[in-house]
Amino acid sequence: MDFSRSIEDYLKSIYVLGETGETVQTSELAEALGVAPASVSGMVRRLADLELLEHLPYRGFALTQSGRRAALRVIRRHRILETYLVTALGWDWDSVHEEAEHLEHAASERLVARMAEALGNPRFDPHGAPIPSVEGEIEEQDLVPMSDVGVGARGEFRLVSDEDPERLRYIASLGFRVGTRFGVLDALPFNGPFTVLREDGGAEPQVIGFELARALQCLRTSEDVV
Amino acid sequence: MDFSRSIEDYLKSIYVLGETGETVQTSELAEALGVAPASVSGMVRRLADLELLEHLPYRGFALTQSGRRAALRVIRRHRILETYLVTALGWDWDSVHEEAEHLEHAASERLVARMAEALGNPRFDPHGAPIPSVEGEIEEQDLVPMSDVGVGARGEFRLVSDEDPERLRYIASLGFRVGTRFGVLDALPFNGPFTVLREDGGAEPQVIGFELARALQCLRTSEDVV
DNA sequence: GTCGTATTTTAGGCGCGACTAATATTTTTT
DNA sequence: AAAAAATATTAGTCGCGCCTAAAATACGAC
Repeated sequence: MDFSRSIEDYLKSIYVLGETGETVQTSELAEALGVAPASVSGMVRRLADLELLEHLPYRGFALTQSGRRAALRVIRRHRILETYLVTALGWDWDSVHEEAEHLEHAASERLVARMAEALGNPRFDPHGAPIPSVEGEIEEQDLVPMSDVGVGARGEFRLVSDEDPERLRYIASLGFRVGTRFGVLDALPFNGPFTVLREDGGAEPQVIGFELARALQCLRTSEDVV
Repeated sequence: MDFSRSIEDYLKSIYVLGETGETVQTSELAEALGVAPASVSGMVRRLADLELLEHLPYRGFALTQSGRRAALRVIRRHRILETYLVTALGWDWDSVHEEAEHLEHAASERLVARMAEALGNPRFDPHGAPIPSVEGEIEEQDLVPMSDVGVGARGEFRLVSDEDPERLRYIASLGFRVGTRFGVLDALPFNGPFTVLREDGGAEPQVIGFELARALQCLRTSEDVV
């Protein structure tokens, strides 16, 4: 029930990659983990032996129930640690990922439980990602990229990947945080930028590039023209 | 400047063992770390290559200046983490050692600095051990075991090893904590038990076995008969 | 369907950090 | 001072988790 740091990293990555799409490919996992594809093949074999995933050679692999549970435990630790760092220690949301990446392998379930309790058992981490329950349940959110909200519609920014500190700093500098509501005023063609208006008080319209808009996961709150 | 988990554990143990006595012996380090003596020989060679210690084959070894600095950084992390767990998260003093043992290798200097700041830069951990400064300075305390305080003298309990949770629980159950003052009323011969009287309010005299009294490091505050 | 390319797996190797067994050195006993 | 015992080191092995190079398989173009 207690796995090495490497195994935990593999499980976590496989889980995340597995969310979109049926099976995970050797090369995409290698890319995500920054290791050679051959290394992934080796580890996948070991994880299959541990019955943490099922592997169809040359076709991809997917976590078993037990692998998924293990992955969610790591993800729970990671997200609670991030939340704790931000909420209890005043860390900025852009720098907690790397620290949590290390701590998640060292922090006991007990410590994490204590931190969660101190935080009032939060359901989302600072980047809006849902925190799996101790029982391994994770809330699914029905989100769309800001780029898909549609001109004239309104939305609420709810989630962004925690992995790019620079991007997180930029988002914060725009005045966006998890929960920020906005309306989409305009979108230029050929993947051009969006013009949006935040609804949190006297803000000017803002321009957000296509790439960034695609990274901002949002709740589509209405069709109404703003 | 960044060492493996194993190396950090070795450095820490060598530092602690080196405090009493000139050089450290292979077998005592093996015992402390729970590994075979041959493993220690191997690692000592590597640490000597890294110039973290000096080794006189068959005669023992001692940390270099650079080894000592590295060891103190690990010890600082450990002790601040322990203090944080107790003070900020309400952990009991008997259970923090093991958790800190893991976290000390994962927590960044930055996190530890932030925790220390949140705690008001404490000078001692929950077991009374001095916390090395960022610069690698550590306070030396002039302590004696309770067994050496002497009948009729008074003392203040200041330090105990964090390693035995059971012992720590027992000490706490006796009403002793770091800073508790007491007088020694009696000592029975042939390493017999001590009778002591706590001075923190209406306490009855208490009996403390020789082994335990030897583990409780105290400040000798006066010669006065109580 | 065959060929070329992309992807995946296997083979073989390496450093770390542990182990056991064998050897070397020091210390203690007599 | 020699023998015995204790302690330390070296030699050789192993698993983990990575690597590169080579072989196997799958897929897309024609």
